[in-house]
Amino acid sequence: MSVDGPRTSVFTFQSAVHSHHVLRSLEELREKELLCDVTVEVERRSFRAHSSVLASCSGYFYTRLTNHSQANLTVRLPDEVTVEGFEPLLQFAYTAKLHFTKENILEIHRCAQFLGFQNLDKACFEFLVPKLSDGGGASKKVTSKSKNQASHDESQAICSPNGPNPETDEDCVPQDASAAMQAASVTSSAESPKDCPPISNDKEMQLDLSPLYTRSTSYHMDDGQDQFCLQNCGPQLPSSSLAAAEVCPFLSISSTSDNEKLHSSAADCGGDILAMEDEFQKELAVDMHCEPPTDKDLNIASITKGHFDQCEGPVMPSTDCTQLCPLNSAQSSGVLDGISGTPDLSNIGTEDNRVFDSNEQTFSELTPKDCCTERSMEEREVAEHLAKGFWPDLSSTLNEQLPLDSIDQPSAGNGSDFHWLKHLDLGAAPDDCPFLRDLSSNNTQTSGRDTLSKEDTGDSPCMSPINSRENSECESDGDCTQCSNSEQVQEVDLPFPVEQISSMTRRAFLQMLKREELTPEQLEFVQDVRRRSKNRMAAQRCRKRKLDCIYRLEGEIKKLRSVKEKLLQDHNQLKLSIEDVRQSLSGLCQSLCMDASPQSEQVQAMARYVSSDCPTSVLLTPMASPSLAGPDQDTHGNSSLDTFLADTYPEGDTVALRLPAAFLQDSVQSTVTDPAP
DNA sequence: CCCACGTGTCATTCC
DNA sequence: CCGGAATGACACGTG
Repeated sequence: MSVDGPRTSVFTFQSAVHSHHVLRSLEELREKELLCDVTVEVERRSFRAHSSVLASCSGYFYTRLTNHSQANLTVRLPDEVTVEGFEPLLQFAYTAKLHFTKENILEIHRCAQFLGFQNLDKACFEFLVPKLSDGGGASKKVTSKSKNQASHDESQAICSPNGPNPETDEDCVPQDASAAMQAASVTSSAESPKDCPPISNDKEMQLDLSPLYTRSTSYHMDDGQDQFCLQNCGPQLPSSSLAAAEVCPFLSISSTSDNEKLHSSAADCGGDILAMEDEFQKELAVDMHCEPPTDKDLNIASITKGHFDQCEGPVMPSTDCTQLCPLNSAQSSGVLDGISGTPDLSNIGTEDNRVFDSNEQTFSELTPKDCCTERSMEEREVAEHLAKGFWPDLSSTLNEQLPLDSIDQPSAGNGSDFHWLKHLDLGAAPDDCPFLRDLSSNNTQTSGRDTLSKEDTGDSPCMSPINSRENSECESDGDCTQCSNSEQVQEVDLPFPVEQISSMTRRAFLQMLKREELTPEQLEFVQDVRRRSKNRMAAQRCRKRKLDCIYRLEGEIKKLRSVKEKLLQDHNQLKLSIEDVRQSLSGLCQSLCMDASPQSEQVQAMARYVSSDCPTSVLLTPMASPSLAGPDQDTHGNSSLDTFLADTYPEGDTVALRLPAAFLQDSVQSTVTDPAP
């Protein structure tokens, strides 16, 4: 980009799937032993792998492999590393998924520490080892530290040669082997007794650190679906700036017994998110390249990617949920993209896909007993950790800002977590989006009166303040309906938030009317507001349906056009074939005419017919035209076609002519009527 | 000024 | 019969 030239806008497209794809491809290559340049020997077993992958994941391998330039290096691991511990780690290196059982978790932990495996310790072992081993001396020391502190340390982490630093940035050089050894030595003293009480059957659990490990901007599922959520509210989130649960609704729907706790965090950062929206939109709208990153860039990056504040440009949502959930801001879109990927959450939290196995499942349907009744406490905790582990700071914020009313209302909890969704355009078709469904009704029930001023988006809580004319016009148009509405609200002085009116169920609405003993003016106003609001949303749905219908019909038209195209092509093809046949037949007849006596009127007639446009034809062979081979011909002494054919093509020759049927009739007639020359 | 488009509202119909 | 949803028609603001 020229400095002197006119300022040009630089946009950044960041693939949400690229990193995951690369990792998956590497795994495939490893499975096929393609491009593998290193053999790792563990306990007499050999594992083929890519040195770059190993080096990038493990400080031990980094040191061992970067110091050698020879191809096809063989690395023999010391006895401290076992196959039991190494194999899952190797798998993790290529898949970001760690498969473990309570039996092998300690071994994996030990090997991971020895090898200086990054991205696992804090996110995984600190919690899992003590949980699964019931001893966990090693981790106790660390976990005794407050989560906030730990998080702070992580966020302050710098490249240090002194030890494994799982959360270090990519620019950092992995710790050296001595550090790995040091880590291993620490671990050895920390090994937990294996006689821990059984917590469950040998269920294998899976920790998926894809978003963390690959540092992609997007968590990518195996089925190709993108998820934004995990990095939006991933473990890297600084606790001070953002409460993860606010961005990630899944925390709020945790199917654990801590469900209520999680709600508390929802209130923490809504303001942050919403306040940043404008900036974010501006950022995405145009302009601003990313070099060097501004504070704002970093700020945004911290929202979207956690505190790894590498400037990679504004993160564009990579998936398209907008059809289902039309949004008004790119950020919302991104967030919602994350929501769209919910099915994968089930992978994270538990093997039991019941937690969230369908987009169709609404949050309100999720209750702790839905999914956790058959688990031991430890299992549940582990599952929770796997789900919450991506947001380690969350727990520290729990119970701190939980509004009492949100606890008191069991159903309200679901809604209270989603007031950030108010910035989405729900109007288009709330029913189309499983995540928005049912939100409107719950949402405003929990929003207190104090939220009225801030979140007054008109009488419909589902209306986007961006799209809502009622809101957007208020600033410029004093006569707008919203303003008069607001004035009316002030006039009638309702004892409850006006946005509740439309979101309530009818029963609740009537009960409220009963309870509040409104004046006739208030009553009229409230009913009017409710009616208009409902109708507004209905109109929006109706229009959305119309549009959908139009799109569908357009698609069908396209399809039919292509079918028509194909039929036309076939038609032309057939036409050409017919022409070919006609020409060949014509040539054949001409040759017949040459050979036959010029008196043969049948042949001439045949030639006439061949050259004419007669679509009908019959098969005629010298031996198979009994109608022509009657005694009449012989009686008249005429050279009938049959005789002609028989003469022209002696026995043995196979001649099959496709001649016009009319020709045959004509030929017979002429044979009968015409006098012999 | 005109026009297309988006949106809110009203009236009506349907379920 | 009532309420809610759906929808056509209209009005209005905006670019």
